[in-house]
Amino acid sequence: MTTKANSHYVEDVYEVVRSIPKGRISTYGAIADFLALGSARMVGWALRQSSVMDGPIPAHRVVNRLGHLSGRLHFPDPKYMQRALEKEGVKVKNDTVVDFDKHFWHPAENIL
DNA sequence: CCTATGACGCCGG
DNA sequence: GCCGGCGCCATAG
Repeated sequence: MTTKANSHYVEDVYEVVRSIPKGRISTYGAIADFLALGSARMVGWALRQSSVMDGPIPAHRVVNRLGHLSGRLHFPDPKYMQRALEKEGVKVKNDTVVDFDKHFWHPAENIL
């Protein structure tokens, strides 16, 4: 493994993202804060790598703090993310999640 | 080795 | 309330 580095946290990110219940969404900041990464950028970076993976990573459930589909362009299709969310009951308008606060899910809830 | 950039977010003016 | 800058860690050039 040439890429040992600290890519370990990526594993945790995937775990958290996979823990997001269907119909719910989370944010980069919440995940970063929960994992104490210190930077929401790391979450985005990790998820970008996940796009390459064929694993069941529901990355479409992760949006920025504004509820905006900032990563929609990284999916196979620009509308893939919106479609996936609407398919799960999450309304999306103008590349933005409707009732963002309502569907928001915090990793800590998994413990609760 | 150093600089620039990124699926972000907070703080200050 | 809007605009600009800084931090944060990793990768690419």
